[in-house]
Amino acid sequence: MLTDRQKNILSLVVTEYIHSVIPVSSQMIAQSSSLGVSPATIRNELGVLEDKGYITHPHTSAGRLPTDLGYRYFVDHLMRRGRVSQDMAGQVMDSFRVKAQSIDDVIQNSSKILSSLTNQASLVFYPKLESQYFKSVNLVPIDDVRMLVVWVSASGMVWQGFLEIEESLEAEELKTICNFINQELKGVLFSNLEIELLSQLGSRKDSLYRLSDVACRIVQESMVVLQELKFSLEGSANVLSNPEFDDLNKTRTIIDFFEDKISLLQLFDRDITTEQGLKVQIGHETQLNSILDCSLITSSYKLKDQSVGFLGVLGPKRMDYGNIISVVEYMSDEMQSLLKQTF
Amino acid sequence: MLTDRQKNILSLVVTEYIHSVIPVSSQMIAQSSSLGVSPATIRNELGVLEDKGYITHPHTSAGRLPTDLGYRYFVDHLMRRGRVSQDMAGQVMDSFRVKAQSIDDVIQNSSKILSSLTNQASLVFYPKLESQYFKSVNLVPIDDVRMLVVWVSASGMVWQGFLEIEESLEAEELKTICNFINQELKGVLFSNLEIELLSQLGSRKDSLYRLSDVACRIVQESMVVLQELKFSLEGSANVLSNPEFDDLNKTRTIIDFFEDKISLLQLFDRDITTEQGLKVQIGHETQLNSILDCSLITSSYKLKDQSVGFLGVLGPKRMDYGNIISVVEYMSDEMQSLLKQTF
DNA sequence: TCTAGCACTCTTTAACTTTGAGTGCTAATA
DNA sequence: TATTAGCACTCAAAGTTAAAGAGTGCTAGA
Repeated sequence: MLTDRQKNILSLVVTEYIHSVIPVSSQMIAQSSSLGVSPATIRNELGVLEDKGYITHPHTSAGRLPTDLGYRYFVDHLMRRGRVSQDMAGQVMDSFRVKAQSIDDVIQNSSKILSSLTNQASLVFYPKLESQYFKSVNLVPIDDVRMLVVWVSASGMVWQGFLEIEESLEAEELKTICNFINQELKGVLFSNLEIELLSQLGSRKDSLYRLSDVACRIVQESMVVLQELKFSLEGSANVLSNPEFDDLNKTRTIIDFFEDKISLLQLFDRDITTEQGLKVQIGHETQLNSILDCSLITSSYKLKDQSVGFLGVLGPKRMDYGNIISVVEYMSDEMQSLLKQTF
Repeated sequence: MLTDRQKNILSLVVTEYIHSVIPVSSQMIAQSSSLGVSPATIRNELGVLEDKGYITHPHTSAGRLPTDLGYRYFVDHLMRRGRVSQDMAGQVMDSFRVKAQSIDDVIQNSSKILSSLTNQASLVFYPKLESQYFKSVNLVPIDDVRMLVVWVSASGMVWQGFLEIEESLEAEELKTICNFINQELKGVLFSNLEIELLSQLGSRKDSLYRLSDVACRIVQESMVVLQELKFSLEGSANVLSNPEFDDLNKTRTIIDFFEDKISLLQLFDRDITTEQGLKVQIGHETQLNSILDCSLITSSYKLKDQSVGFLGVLGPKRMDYGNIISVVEYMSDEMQSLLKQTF
């Protein structure tokens, strides 16, 4: 347990360090606090905080800075939430005013605005197909060997992919398949589409006999192609302008990280996708060594009361948690209502 | 005019500097050349080359390195073309073996392999719609307010975009419009599509009267959306691993450059798009201050004897021109034949 | 025309010194 | 018992100086 004074001092160490990037000295704290005690007393308290693992020293004659645990305590117990300013809200409004036709517009726009509001890198994931309900499909023949398959969900979102056409397949037959799927599978969860189709076909191996295989293949292959997680990354250069990346090696490590889609996906691949709402991961908590100096703030966004996607901000550990958390929550709300009114 | 010996020496300065990144001394040249003259003689020649602007000095007691003019002379007159190794050709084969369904697959694959073969950043532009011939269009209704418009070119490439549907429009009418465009405009250049449509409609304001406006709008708005230049950038981190970017400011400048789509487009926005075949731009020749230390090697690629797109490699001025030029040409050929056999 | 020789320039590297910010401990104080 | 003044001690950062060495440019002679 920490005393009130210790909490006060820890809070000051975190906020001062976030602000100045210089390890915070006992004198600094004595001056900028209203504790009314001398630097010597504060040094004693700092010693306690250090013993408990909340702060550390770069070297003997330097001030203190927070450890990951210190940041964590700050975020959980000490931090004050920021408020989204009129100005910020206005910027979001402006960027959303442009009429969005496709989900790409919404995602990319959100990602850009999120990175510009926070001055950090932003990641916005596309909605998951699995959690959507099937509304209709369209099989558009492109030429002799390819068709474009267009899936539409009940909430109005669209996924497309190219698929091969078997030689023997007539345009008429394609239409039959299309109609069949549209009639029989309406309202089914995309993640159940294949099973549902199989059971439907099992019960009636009549006129559709020849086509049932094709229908299955179309559903199956579509799901494989369309299920890969897509996201939009914006503002990765923002992260580099932070003083903790004044070192070339660190800069390169993080650039390589941003270029590597696989590690980016790892960020969101864990429990985060099952959780709802806001989550803060500090330093080592992301479990990725290449971004030990960074923190990640994420939130899920919903469509029709179902969590369908995620967005987040990646920046240095030394980030303004109070404000950025508010912005992430705000953006997730705004995206939700934009999706709601658009789709 | 340069004497043979001067050409020899210039060539050595360029290749040695490209190889070692250390300014080249007279002694170095005397040793690694078969000129059979002393360093002093070489110093005299170096003096001449410097007077003519081909090489320069960082400071009095340093060796020589090429100026932009020196690199230019080297590329134009001295360089020996590399040959694409068996191994490289094999890598390209392997990466193209995966069946490409859409143009995205081809472009992104090419971009990745180009950057990995050259160890530089690669840019591959999507084919230009304008230079393609119209084959068919499909209007796929998504919901009450949107449709997906799918354009197919004679060579089998596909462009798609979302468009609003006017309230009053019936699904039947949409089909009519679709059929009309498909029948009347087959074989027309996409860049002439609008004019051609207008002239067709002008001559027969009969049954289509109500729909002609809609048809025009569909063509018009589609072209606006689909004509924006798209490209794939890969391997930008490769450029940063070069020793000329050991400096944080330079690193940041180039990262900002890579994040800024507008300046990337500028690279290709000039005469390059009208020219055919290979082009090398060295240092200031790109006319972009943020990449003064870089060179750009580009080539167009064709489809049905028409130049439809571009690809290129961006790396430090100090790059292996002979080999990289070969790789760029090779890739442009391979892309052409892949496009040919796929579409 | 070439080259040996040498003075001169300038960067690079290392070693050393100085400065000052900040701590940790102790002993005195409230 | 909690606080604090005082002081020795530590360590990074910045500045200073010296030495080394790589190369050049020029001159005079072959």
